[in-house]
Amino acid sequence: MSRRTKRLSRRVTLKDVAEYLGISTAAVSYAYTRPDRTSVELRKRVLEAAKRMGYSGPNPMARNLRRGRSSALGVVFPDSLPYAFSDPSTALFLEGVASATEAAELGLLLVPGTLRKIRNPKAVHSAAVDGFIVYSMASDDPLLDAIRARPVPAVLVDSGALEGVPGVGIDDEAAAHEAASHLLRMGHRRVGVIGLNFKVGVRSGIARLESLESATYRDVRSRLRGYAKAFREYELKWDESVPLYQCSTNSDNEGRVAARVLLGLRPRLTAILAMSDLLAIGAMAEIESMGLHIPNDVSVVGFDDIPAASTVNPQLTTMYQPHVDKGFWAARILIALVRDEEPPDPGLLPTHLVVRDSAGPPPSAVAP
Amino acid sequence: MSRRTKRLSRRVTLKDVAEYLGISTAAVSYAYTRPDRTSVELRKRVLEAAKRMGYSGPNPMARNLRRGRSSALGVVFPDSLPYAFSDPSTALFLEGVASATEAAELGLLLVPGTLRKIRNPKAVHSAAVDGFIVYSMASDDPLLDAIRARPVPAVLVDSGALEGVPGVGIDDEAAAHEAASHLLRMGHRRVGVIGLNFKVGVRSGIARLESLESATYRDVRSRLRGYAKAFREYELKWDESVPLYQCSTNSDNEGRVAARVLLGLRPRLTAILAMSDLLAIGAMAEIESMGLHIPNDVSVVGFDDIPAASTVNPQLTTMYQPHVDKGFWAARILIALVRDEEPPDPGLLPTHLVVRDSAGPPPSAVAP
DNA sequence: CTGAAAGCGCTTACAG
DNA sequence: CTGAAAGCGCTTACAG
Repeated sequence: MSRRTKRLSRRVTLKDVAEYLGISTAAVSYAYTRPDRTSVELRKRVLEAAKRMGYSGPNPMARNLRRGRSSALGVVFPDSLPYAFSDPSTALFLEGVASATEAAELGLLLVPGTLRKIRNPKAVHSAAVDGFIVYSMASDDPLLDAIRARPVPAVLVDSGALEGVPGVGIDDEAAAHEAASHLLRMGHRRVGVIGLNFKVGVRSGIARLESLESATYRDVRSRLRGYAKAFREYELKWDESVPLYQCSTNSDNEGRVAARVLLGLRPRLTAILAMSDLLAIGAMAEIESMGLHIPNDVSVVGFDDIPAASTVNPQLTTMYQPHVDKGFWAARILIALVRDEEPPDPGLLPTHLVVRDSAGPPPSAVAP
Repeated sequence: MSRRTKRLSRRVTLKDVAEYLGISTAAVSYAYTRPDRTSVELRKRVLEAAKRMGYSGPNPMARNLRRGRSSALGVVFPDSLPYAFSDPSTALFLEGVASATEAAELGLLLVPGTLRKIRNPKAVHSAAVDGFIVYSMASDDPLLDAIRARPVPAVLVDSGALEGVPGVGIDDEAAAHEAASHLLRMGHRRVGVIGLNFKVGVRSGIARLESLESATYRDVRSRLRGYAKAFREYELKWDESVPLYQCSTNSDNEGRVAARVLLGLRPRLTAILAMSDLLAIGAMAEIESMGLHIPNDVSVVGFDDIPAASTVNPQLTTMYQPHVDKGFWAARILIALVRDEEPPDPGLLPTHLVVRDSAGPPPSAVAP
């Protein structure tokens, strides 16, 4: 195992190369990072000696300390990392982040907020990054304190803004209002809502509306508000006539469970309003396995417009939100802050309803 | 902008805290990282003073240099990062990597191999990581040299193994052989192949079989071999009777284009063998838009078993491969190498054919 | 349980 | 274009 033994002996350093060539460490350093500060010939000599000596260039950790920056941005996820990757919206979001960091030649460090199923700021404390992008964090999450304590800038995504910490997101309330209105406009009056988690650590199940304002995930709170506003416009009292099922995780399986519970209620719902496409797609699967037809028996409207929304059958009617752009702008803003430049302000990012096949008018005949 | 001005003044360091309390820097350091080395009372004093002074804990960059390790692992992608995120298999792979790094309390740095559309080892050179996971790299990729030059261990994924660099993957040849045999067994004799890119920088289009052994992506080469072997068993001469379309990127759109070209050939193919599900799903969309029925007119078999494979209509028959496990084992092996422990050897990871609805017997009546 | 001190491997302002 | 030297902010073996 040559690789192992190699690691036992002392590593070759920049200083070794300088000594070998009988020049200063500055000259070697310049050969790597400031070609304009060195003669072509000397640079060639340095690079050749380095190669011969097995020196692969300046140690990144030493460079980081010396320069006072790591040339990497961190993305903090409230949950565990594996969970983050199982969400299609997150992949799109990271795609946007990556396109900005890559253009700026910055690294991208993924930072889990949850370690061994427990909220743990350790990864935040020890992340060698020049700034943090904070993905979908509840306003009362203790991680937020850990992030703000670090002397580097941060940008919030889907969580509004904080004092000194800009935010990127959509107008969740307006978008949710539009999604709900789409169903109500078609005549639905018995609509059930499948909601994302209101706050850290809450269990799945039927929830009461009173808890709306207590939702600490800003986007969830805003969407509930948007839904409620639409229902009010159609003179439906949410608390009395709109059942709400809260899901502890965003997965199709949770959507299935939620749909089963909601459609067990009588009189039977004619429509499901889901706060994410994953939940909506799960609900669709459950509805069909119950022998009901979409949209003839039950309409479904989602939120997100993930790629799967247009591949499921029937195709899902949903609210598009610009996941990629969200990531892109969050990164752009953070990059500006890191560089001490004026950050761009994209404002609230645009959304729109994508009408496909999963929602139609309610059945005229009332179900049993 | 208090955050900005804060960054203009000198940051509070561990030394400041020590001086303020009149104790050694060692004591402050221990208070953070070795609670057993400090009295409870002193530790409390340190943490309180730190809070009052706005010290948020040891600087990660300094710690990294001093400790000689960054406590982060890098995942190198041959292409640009945004592209990596658009591939569902990659998300699953990263999910596996993340579950291992998180358990080991290591960071996860994403390292692009392509910068501004050009292969660029810069990100590899400057990544402050303790080791590299190299995702799906061609054997002649110059990045490989850059990675091996770094004095840290590496693990290859889907690219076999190199001297001193272990690899993780599946038996691509056997898996591809099984996928092709499934079609041939059902009676298909006019099969077209939609292949992934053979080597860095090659264009999309009909390819010749002679180029098989020149494929520098090991998994692609092995799969081609597996297909070829199956065809040989049914006395089909690949070079003469099996058209092969090579795609430069792995996307549903490339699959569409490929299917259009392949199904334009006469006599018309009765089956498509795609080297990835993304390509297969694109092909399916194109086939249907041509007014052909799957599987009655044309059968399709994919490779990967991504989540979308079971949500498309008809559901896709495909080769399952354990993307999550691949990531997990790659990380586990690398973690062992970083710690100078004996790495685990998972062997070739298991695959299996998932028979769903996109492939059936060929139409008995011969198409025009 | 605590302290004094060396040094991790660079980069860079400064002087020439 | 090149060199001498300081110092980035820690951790840790060692001594007490």
